[in-house]
Amino acid sequence: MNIGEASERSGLPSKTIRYYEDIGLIRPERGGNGYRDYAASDVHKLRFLQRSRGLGFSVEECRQLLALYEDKARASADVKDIAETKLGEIDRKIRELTELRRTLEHLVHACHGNDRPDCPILEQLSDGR
Amino acid sequence: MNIGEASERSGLPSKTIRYYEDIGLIRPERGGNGYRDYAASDVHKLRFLQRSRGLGFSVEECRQLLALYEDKARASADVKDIAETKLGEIDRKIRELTELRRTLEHLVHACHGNDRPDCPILEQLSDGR
DNA sequence: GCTTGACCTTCCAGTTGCTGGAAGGTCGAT
DNA sequence: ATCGACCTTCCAGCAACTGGAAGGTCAAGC
Repeated sequence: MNIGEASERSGLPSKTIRYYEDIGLIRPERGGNGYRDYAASDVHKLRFLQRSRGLGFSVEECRQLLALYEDKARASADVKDIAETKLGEIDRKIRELTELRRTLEHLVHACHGNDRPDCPILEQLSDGR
Repeated sequence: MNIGEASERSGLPSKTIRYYEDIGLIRPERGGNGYRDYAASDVHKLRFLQRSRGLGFSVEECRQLLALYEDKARASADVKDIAETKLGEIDRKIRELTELRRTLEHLVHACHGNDRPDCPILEQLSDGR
């Protein structure tokens, strides 16, 4: 499939997809006309990149995460370490998002219309655990 | 407190804190010597920025989220809409992270050592819902 | 078969969000 | 008074896109 369809299916702009190719994240085939030709597996990777980038992982971290998809990496032992480190990071992000959610919920419901400069709930929550 | 302590307490590099001031996210007082002087509330905001940026929100989105902390904004009605939109985004991010977590867990435990090019679990998960 | 419009290509410049380094001022302790 | 660890501004560079120009390809319609 062409880049336009890959873009639509992955949710990434064509520009970004070409950029990801420049930096070696994905390597689509090329048709006789020079057009990039994306396989279904390429779209999987692109969707994966779209998500993990949106979740605050750097491109280099995404490269590591993506490497876990590749069989060669999957069989390797120290890659398990990377995966477990990433699992830790993901858990932390989930916790932080959950807190952020609670904070926002309080803002919307509990503190709405309250003009006090220092809502103690917010102070506490913005402090983190 | 000086920028160094604010940096330590917020988890943001001093450079980044100065940058956030440049773009108008925080406005610390200045001491007679020209040094920035951060209040506890500034550190709260910085911690908040540190987290939300790390969770994939853009600086502009963080500016909106931060505005929800300010009383003027808190009393406003359409800000409730922004907050609810953000709540939706946060929920989506939590869902995506949870999926990413499952995917990675499968990679580490179920598929470890499996050399098959296309693990059906991965294919399915990378598709998203 | 030729044109039209929607694709695709590369390349280069600009933006966002930092990040590092230079050059110099301030502060507390020895 | 001077040393080291702070702080200041300014300017340059990097990461990760993003937009636009200039031009090639392709399927549809006349």
